[in-house]
Amino acid sequence: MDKNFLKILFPVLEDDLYDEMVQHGTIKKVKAGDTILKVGQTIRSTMLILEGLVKLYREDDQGKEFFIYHLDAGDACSLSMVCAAKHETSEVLAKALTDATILSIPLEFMEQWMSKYKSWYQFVITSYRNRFEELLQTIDAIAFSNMDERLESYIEKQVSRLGNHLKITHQDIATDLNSSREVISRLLKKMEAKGWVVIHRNAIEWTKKH
Amino acid sequence: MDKNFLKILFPVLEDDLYDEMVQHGTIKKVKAGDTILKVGQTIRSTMLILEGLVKLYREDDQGKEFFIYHLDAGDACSLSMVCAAKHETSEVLAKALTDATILSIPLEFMEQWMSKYKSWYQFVITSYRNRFEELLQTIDAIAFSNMDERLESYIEKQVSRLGNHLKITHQDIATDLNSSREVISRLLKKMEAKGWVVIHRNAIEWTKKH
DNA sequence: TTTTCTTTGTGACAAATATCACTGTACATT
DNA sequence: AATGTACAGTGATATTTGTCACAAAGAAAA
Repeated sequence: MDKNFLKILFPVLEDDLYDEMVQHGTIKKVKAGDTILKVGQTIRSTMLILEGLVKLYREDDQGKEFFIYHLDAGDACSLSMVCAAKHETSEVLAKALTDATILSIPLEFMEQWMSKYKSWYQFVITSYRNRFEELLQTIDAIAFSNMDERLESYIEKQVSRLGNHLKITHQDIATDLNSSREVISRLLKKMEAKGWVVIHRNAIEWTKKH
Repeated sequence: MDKNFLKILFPVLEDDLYDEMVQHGTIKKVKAGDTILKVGQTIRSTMLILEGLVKLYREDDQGKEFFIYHLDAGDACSLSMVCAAKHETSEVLAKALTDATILSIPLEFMEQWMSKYKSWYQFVITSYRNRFEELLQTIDAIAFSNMDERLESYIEKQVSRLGNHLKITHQDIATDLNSSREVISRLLKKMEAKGWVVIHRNAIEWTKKH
């Protein structure tokens, strides 16, 4: 792993910290679709996303998966940080949406760096805040919005990361939003009528200007 | 403020840290019903709850308030910690449900103690994890459960903190759950028929055994 | 090319929840 | 005691979302 690569991805850290990251971190490569973290799995390291896009889900008792947020390159899995620090188990399910590279850092360094590097402390705190904010936005969506608005903001989230042309089926979307395919199909039809989207087979193209 | 009182409420901290808390913290007393933190308010200090019960809400653009979780005595407002560390504004609304005492700690100490006291680091991390977990449970409730189950778990949350006899109106509950009074009244009637609850005016009595 | 499978479209219907309109009832105030 | 007000009960109806059944359209496989 290259130190300069880390510097670009995580631009605010102290120089010595990059060296430690290179020295103590382990690279993990995962393929698109792979599960990175299962609910109930014990967490022994903190994960930083170096490449790719990861989706986090909450699972109910019947195994239904509810999408909560994305992690991009340069993001840390806050939950892995919180859990790691207490040797606890995961409360979420993480899946790689694209091929991804993950830097795994044993939990003892998490704690050590926290007092040693101010920049690490700042990074962790910022990371928490961002994730917390996203959770709150997820709550907003399901608490205050109807399915049409939720679908719209869902698509816009994907588009902002993957571009206008999304390779996704109606069923996929329905699963992420804990809805049903028919509902999503109908709502997409309405959006198509408004000119927001072009529906293809296995894909949609977002044409709405924000 | 008494050091021993802090020791009982926050049992795991280092001795010097209690002294610092006494020295640098400010006590704030608030009355039941008071707003402690508004959405958009800049956060300049970390808040620890010494006495009382605080409710956290998420607000939508029309000012509708959606209850997310409680803070009890001995809890820290994690959001105030995250926000404080970045001089940012609040994303939630906090209200005192009962008269409450709050220990307010200027943000510079938050950072300082983080590297100085391992116990503080642990406390903050645990605090985050607990709050994160509660947020996830809130998401579970609205994503996976119908109103009857949500109402039940809502009542049980209140009961666990305030006892079986809750002084609350149907409208209050409806507001917290972003539902309507009629729906709550009807569901409570059904629960009463099942012997889970006794409905009084301005109050309900939870009689369900768990 | 024919067959099969996956994805999408759509009408009909069911369920959950929200809204409206109105009634009754307990409590406080005068 | 009369009155006003907040709270609670309830039927009727609307809206949103979910479910079922089946058709149509593409893509893939035989």
